[in-house]
Amino acid sequence: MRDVARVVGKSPMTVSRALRGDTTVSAKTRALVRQNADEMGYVYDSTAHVFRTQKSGFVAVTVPSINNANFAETFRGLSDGLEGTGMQLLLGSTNYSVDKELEVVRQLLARNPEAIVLTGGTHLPQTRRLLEKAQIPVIEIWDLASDPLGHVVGFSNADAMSKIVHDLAENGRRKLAFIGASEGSDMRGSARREGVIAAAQSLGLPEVRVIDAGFAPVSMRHGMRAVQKLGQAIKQLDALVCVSDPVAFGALNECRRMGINIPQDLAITGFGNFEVATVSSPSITTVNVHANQIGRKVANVLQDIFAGQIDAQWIDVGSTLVRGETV
Amino acid sequence: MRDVARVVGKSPMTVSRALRGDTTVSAKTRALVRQNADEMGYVYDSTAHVFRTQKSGFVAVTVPSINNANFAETFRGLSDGLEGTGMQLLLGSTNYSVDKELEVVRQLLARNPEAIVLTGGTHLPQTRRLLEKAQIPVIEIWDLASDPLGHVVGFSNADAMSKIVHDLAENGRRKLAFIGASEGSDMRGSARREGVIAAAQSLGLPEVRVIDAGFAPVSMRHGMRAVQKLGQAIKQLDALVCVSDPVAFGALNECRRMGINIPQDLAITGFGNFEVATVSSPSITTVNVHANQIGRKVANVLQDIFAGQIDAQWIDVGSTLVRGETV
DNA sequence: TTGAAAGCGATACCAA
DNA sequence: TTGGTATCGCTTTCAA
Repeated sequence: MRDVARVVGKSPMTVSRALRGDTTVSAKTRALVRQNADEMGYVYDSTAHVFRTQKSGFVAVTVPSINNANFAETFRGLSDGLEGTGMQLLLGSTNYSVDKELEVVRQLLARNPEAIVLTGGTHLPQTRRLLEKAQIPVIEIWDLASDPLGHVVGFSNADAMSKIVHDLAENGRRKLAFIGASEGSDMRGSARREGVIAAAQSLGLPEVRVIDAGFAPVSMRHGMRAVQKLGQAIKQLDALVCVSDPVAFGALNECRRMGINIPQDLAITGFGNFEVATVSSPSITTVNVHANQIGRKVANVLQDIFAGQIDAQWIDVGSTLVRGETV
Repeated sequence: MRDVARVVGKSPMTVSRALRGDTTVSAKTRALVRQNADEMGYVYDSTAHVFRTQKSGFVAVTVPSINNANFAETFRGLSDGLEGTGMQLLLGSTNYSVDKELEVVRQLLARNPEAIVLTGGTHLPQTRRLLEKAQIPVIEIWDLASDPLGHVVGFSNADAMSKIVHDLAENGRRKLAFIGASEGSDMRGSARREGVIAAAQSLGLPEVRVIDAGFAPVSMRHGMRAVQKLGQAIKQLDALVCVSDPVAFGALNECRRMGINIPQDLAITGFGNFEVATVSSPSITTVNVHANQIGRKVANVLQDIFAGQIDAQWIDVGSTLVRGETV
């Protein structure tokens, strides 16, 4: 700033103000400063800013995996929604593990974020303690946390699954199997499984068969293998309810290889409204959980928080059934 | 620190050293300082540390889009490879735009990263200037930059495409069309297009027809639409060479809807060895560009750099043809 | 509309 | 083994 000030013939203070767009600096001076700063390749040192103002400008975010189109979409919505606020996102990946989450949260908190966004509502007690001690706003997203640490933006997995099961039942499917990740390796997946079981029960359907597709993250290959594992037993089923669209797609293709006609012989459903569900032929019946919108809403909540709004928000973005050709 | 120093009757300097475990401070003093700091509820200010030492512990990373399995995989490899080094990744998304890249790079540099990793080797002159001025190691990845700013870890798009075209030619395919993003909207895509054209030329194949699938990022839907756009003209082609697997998958499904037999009537190839290429039925011929390994190698290069190794590294991770059922 | 001074909390460097 | 001093780059505050 001193260098820029020297070149434009003003004080560093004026440069500081000009760069922040302070209107008490004349428009002419502001333009001059901006231009010279650019030309000189001046880079604003936000560390010094953080140091001086005691505000880090960071929002910490944890996701189970960035290699998942849904979480990536939420992150993008959040990122877009925060554009222009000067907030920067600090991303940490938990690999679907609460232990890894603890480690990641600790790392993120060390950077003094002004808020933290956690994907998922299940945490170790130690993690909860850390978060409480940090004294910063916490937003839990995706799942509607039962015992929230602060704000919540998400949807009900059980609700979403209930929509799927009802659609299946209306189409005369009774004998369902659920394909998801191993018990305990993915809390969201478990919520979906329970949702399916509950919905089937309330509709008076036979007991849902649960098929373990392996540890999270589960994807296309896992859907494929789950069907292979089922083998001929698949003939006794009316529908495969899958924990996600990639899993459903893998299952679908394996069924096709086995000569099973979809949906005549068997219905298949997914979750998450991934691109593959639409493009696949037949297209896959799924649920849109509005991943991008979750991110956007979180950005709004954060803006409210930074604007001084303090009472905890609880936002259900809902879910929408997307009918495809697999039911 | 001053307060702690006063209480233990030492200087702030000694407290600083004691807290860092500096052995030049007597063990007795260290213990005393630690205990008093704890009791007084002293919290170390890492921002001040970063400010003073000018070491942020950050490595900045730009990607065109995080919603892309390949880049996400590279990011994961990098993240895993850096675990335990205390380095934290700062992610910025450029949306495939060099203008957005400039903005993102500026934002990232403002956090004083100790190194910066850029996906892609094409930048605005202003961005290059900014990077040079920053005086930190630069690693350009994915593309083998022709005029590198520092280190390079990637593969040759032209090489990879040449493998595809040779495979097609060996299977008697002569009339090729390339489906990719609009000119100028994706540098990697352009390199692939040029690679296809060059390879076809060197093999004496007829001129490659170029089909514009729209602005980057292009995905499944774009492949679908590109085929729709082609309409009956597709009957005069031997092969669709797609810029990525998702595009190829979209094209494949649209062909199926049109009653075109793959690969009997038409070959289709992808790029990137996405999961969908393997799971799709028929599986798609593609190229593995070792996305995760790129991330791993970058982590190694960074570790070398932080260990004092300074000469620029240039690493070609190569690419591997993956034969599927679509050729 | 602009500027001067002080200081955020830590540490590098030099001296004792 | 310990301490004094001078910053790092920015912004708050007060003054002109």
